[in-house]
Amino acid sequence: MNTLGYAILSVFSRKPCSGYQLASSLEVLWPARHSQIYPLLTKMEKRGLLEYEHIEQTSRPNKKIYSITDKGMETLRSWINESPNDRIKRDEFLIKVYSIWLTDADRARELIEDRISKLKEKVALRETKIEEAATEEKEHLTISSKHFGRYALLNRSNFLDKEEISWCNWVLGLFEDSQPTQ
Amino acid sequence: MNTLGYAILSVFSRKPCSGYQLASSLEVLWPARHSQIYPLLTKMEKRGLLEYEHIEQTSRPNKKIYSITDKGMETLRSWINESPNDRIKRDEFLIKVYSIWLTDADRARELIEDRISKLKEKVALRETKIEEAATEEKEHLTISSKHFGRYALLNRSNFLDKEEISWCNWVLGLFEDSQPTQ
DNA sequence: AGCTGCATGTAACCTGTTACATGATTAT
DNA sequence: ATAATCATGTAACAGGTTACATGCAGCT
Repeated sequence: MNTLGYAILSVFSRKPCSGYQLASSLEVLWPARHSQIYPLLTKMEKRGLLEYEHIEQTSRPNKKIYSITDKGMETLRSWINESPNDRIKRDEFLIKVYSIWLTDADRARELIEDRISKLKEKVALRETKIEEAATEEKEHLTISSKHFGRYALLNRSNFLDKEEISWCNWVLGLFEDSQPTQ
Repeated sequence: MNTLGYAILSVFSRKPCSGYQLASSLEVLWPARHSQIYPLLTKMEKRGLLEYEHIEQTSRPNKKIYSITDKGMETLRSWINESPNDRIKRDEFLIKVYSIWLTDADRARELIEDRISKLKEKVALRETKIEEAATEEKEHLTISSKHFGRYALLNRSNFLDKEEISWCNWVLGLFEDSQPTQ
């Protein structure tokens, strides 16, 4: 099985839901399009890692509610105990920073400032989610809580995005050093 | 053209080199295997973005030294001025953190501590590279220098990896809070 | 009237990884 | 001896994106 499969198991280990809802839970974990998710769900169900219940709806399209099986749970548990593969990062922004010497100072500043504003947006969105999590369930702070992982990861993203904002400002500072203020 | 193509152009805009050397320069920018690089170099050469010189060697295999053409340079310049696409991050570690509630406290601590040691290794390696860059060319600090981008990116990676270490320690702190010391 | 959310699926395509292929030199 | 470095290429496969396909409910 591929990593997406384990990400799916880890979502269903917390609660059963539809493929559609699954997709949004996966966003922070291992982003995937529905065209990748649905065929994999079928495959995993056939392998006995998942099972589903058909829900007929009138006001909305029918759906399948998937839940994890004992076999799926075992598979997930043993995977967690293996050491994780290296992370994959691909960011066009880095290539543009690398090539920043080819542009003028204005474009350089714009590139960094746009990055800062995008990061600030993301941080603000997560900040509200973190607050919600902190008020809704107060026992999220213990490792054995289902909610601990999501809480930790939301914080991680904000730690890192805030730090990238710091780096952006550090770069802007270097610009000013190279280009004495007119 | 795809993003790898622009990453390639951005390396060749700094200096001509072989496909083999290119691969190592790409690692920090947009990692790719040689099996992806060589066919793309051929394609880009045919499109007039690159040109190469055949170098015959006796002690080593023959090689092609690629350099960027004027057309390649123009293509790169206009691409830099477009706003970058969203970053892609995929990290198995995150899925394991998300599922940490399924394991015992020892495994949880191990997962985080292993992450810390891997990050520390990476940071240490980059630290020497940053020092080298800082001593070798002192004018790297200006935006218009070819070396500015690499210097900025090396620092960025260390800013972020150090911050992730901080987050790891923050998580370890939460573990102690949930599990009163035996 | 048109957009967003819910809901699932397939097909074509592009991107990226692993494996196959070869071979000399230099360092451990 | 054996591994690493230099050096280039192809083939098969797995992973991921974009586009095609359908359709109702509720909001603006």
